[in-house]
Amino acid sequence: MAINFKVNVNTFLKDPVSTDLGKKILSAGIRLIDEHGLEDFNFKKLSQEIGSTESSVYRYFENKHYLFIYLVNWYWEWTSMRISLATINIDDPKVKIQKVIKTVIESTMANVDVPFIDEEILHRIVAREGSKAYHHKLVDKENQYGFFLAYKALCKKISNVFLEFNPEYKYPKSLASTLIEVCNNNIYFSKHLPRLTDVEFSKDSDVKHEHLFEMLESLIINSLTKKSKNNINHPKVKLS
Amino acid sequence: MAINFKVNVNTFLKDPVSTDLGKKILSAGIRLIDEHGLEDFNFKKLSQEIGSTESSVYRYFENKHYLFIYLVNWYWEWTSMRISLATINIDDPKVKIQKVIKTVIESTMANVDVPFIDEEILHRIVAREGSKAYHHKLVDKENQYGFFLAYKALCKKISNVFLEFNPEYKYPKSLASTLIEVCNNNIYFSKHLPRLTDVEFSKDSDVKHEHLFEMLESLIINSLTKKSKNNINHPKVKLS
DNA sequence: AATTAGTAGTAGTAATACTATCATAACCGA
DNA sequence: TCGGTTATGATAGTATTACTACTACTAATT
Repeated sequence: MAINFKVNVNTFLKDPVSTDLGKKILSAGIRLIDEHGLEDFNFKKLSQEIGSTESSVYRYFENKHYLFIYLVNWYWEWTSMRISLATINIDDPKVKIQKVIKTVIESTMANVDVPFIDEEILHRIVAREGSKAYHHKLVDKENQYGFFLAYKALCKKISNVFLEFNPEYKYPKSLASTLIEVCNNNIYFSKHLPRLTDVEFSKDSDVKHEHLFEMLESLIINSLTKKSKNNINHPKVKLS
Repeated sequence: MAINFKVNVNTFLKDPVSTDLGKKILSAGIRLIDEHGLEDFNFKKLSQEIGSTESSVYRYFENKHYLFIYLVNWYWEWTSMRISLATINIDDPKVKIQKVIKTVIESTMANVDVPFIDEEILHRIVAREGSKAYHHKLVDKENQYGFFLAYKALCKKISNVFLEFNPEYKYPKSLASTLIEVCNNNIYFSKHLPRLTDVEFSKDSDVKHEHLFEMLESLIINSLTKKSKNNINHPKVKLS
């Protein structure tokens, strides 16, 4: 199955999916950002890698930040689609939540092939530096361009699943963004800053994310579950 | 009361607290990073702002990333100290957790004056782009230099408070880093990407963080609270 | 008064992040 | 087959950034 997202048109000058060079820019861009990190990646390296020129690359993306936004948007759209596929025909809200968590953790989609996007590498990039897409000074301007619509839609979709489990819950969107961010952080921490997490990084892909799933599931389900009488009777404290 | 942290000596070439110029670098650095954002901030702007030269600034910090690391470390140390002060002499573990949450949300410390650090601006910078301190390709090298020891110590301190509430809880460190990151994210989202959160940004400082506190409290306390029988009997599902 | 250690300032370089212009090859309908 | 458009490539140039090397000064020490 071939899929084609409509990534926000404001992110590119010329649709990279429409040409061979454009697809090369995407696939080599992913590889090089993974290899060098976003700060050390530039269009010179990219154009050399694909045997082209800087000016040709600039015809597709205004600068590397826009290319990065494009890729992160692609990831958000792709994750959103995978959640839809994973939760379709499932009725039990708890199972639905488990499927969502599993989808956010993993980076595979059965029967789908996008030859110019390596989803596993892209997921690693997003876990490492995806938050740079919006953690900067120009966020308000880029928000007006719609650069974060895909992220918002993804959060909306997840928060709706949460509300199916508990329609009374007051913070579904915060919990949705929390799920995504905490998931990515713990994947990253487990590999690079293990003292900031309890979930272990394992190369054995069968048990790789077992702890992470358990941790996220308890975080989400417990938050959504109404407190029992035992818990709400803790003493109330005046703060400050 | 004057305080003086020992920020990791590997972050600077010459201790900025030891001279007037160094203190100017810190205070103007905070102001300019807030104003321009980290990407658009540089040592030329900084040196002009304080009426000095680039080369003088370079004598204190190897580059702007190291200055940034210094400032974020300062924030972590400062938050750690505030947590200690806020939880001292408090026995009820739940109240302790509430104090921790409140401390992480806010950026004030009574009776303490560090004239060259504007803590409110620094907190805003950390909420906006603090995670850039470790979300990059050189994280492993910088981790060896001890750049993130203060963050790890902060997480350790918070996770110990969590364990007082529930010594059985399996993911205290993950929950601690989650608290910090989710707090900062929601402060930032409420102002810039409100669709990613349910907590509202308010200029009225009395109610400013009421929702955020409530959200974080429910997230933490519910995670730490052992599930009642009702909840653990949900059907178990085989995932993929 | 001479020596020296430490710090500020000047100048310069290499790399980055673009922009502009022109050439050329493919492709496309008339 | 012609003329026009599109896609890419080649070359050059600029402004800014991120430094580095060197010089000049100051202040304490002998």
